[in-house]
Amino acid sequence: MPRISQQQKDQNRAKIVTAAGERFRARGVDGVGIDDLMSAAGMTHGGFYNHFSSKQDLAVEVFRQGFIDSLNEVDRMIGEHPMSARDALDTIIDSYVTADHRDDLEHGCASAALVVDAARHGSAAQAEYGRGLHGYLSAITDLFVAIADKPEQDRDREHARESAIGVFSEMVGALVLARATATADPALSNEVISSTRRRLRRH
Amino acid sequence: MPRISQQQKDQNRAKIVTAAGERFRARGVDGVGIDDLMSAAGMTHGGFYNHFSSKQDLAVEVFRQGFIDSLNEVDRMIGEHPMSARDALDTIIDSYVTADHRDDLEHGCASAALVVDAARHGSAAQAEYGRGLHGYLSAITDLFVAIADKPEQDRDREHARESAIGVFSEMVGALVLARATATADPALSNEVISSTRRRLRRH
DNA sequence: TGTACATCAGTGAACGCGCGTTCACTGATGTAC
DNA sequence: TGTACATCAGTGAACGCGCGTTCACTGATGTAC
Repeated sequence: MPRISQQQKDQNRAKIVTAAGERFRARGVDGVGIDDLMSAAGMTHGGFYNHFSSKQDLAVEVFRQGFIDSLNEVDRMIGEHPMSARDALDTIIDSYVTADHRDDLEHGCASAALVVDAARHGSAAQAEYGRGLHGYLSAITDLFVAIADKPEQDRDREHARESAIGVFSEMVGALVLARATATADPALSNEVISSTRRRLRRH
Repeated sequence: MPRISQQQKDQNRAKIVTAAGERFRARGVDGVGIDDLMSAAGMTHGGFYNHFSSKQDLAVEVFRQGFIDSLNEVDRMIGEHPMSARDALDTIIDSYVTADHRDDLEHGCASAALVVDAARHGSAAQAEYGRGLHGYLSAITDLFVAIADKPEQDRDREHARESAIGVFSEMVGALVLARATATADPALSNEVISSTRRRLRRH
């Protein structure tokens, strides 16, 4: 059947990245074969190299896209329903630290799902991960700044940054711990989720 | 040369588990071959199956041993230098949330280094991980109970448990995030470490 | 606008390598007498 | 205590499978005239 139109090709590439994003999150970059990815995207494996020079190359693209998507979604969520910074932060916490997010590896936070893969797939992937994390922390810091009373003080900016790092670390940590125990000890896993959400909501 | 004495055999098995513990932490269970492990333990790969029925079987052993070792080390540390619960908790935080711990994957916390591998290597490994996490959280909860003023109240016990989960999640989260960015963005990585230690020490 | 040709995205077979696992073999250890 | 034999831990070659990558081929698209 091929050749295909340029637009078709772009769509196919996007389908590969999407499929890879979901599967890499769930089973790790090394846990998914090119064959899996390509058939999930509706093609056979040979065409992969028309889009990417290597699997690592795809991984880098997945890392970049994953963080962009997450940040956009948060912006959209907050943009649709204008709310105070305090409410925005609570909304993030309430949607992040949940059993649903724990169980939906494929569509979850890239920072949590790919945290180990970042270190193991080359410096380009790590650079994307760093950029993504930086974006998350900046966004959360802005919320803490807006929540603070005297947002113009350097001291408060520093403090907001520290709060952002703390809250995000706790969210990510709780999520990965809950995931690691989800099937073997669901009670413990649920406790980690509910306890952490309660605690983070308190400040 | 073989056959070897029973004691020799036990030592060899222990060497394999130790080597596997270090390498699995650094590169993941799937990132290390039997050949690597066995030569690290001073043998050739063929003998592996005299000790374990499969690689997964070894992984389960590594998970169990990893948590036991960590808990023993904390007990030893606290036992050697008797101190208040408050000081014990601070000591744990100060040794856990450091650049040294971040950079020493091989000998670091099993819960953090193996958090993703747990979910991907069978239910027996997950069960060990769950047991290990449970042990950690119990130990930290006990410290918070001892720190609280009225330790016998159920309310305080609950609160201590919540604090333990929160603090441990934050420690693990900060460590994995710092590791993921260590080479690509060392400034960010260091900030995550130092900011988190400061924040956790404040309560 | 129509025709002739070059391009190139997708196909599916094939390659090569790594890795988990198996196996025949060796020779020191452990055991039976 | 000594001798004869069975055991079995480690060796290294081999197997088989999966997976990343390559390649000759196809035929629809894009382009030149």
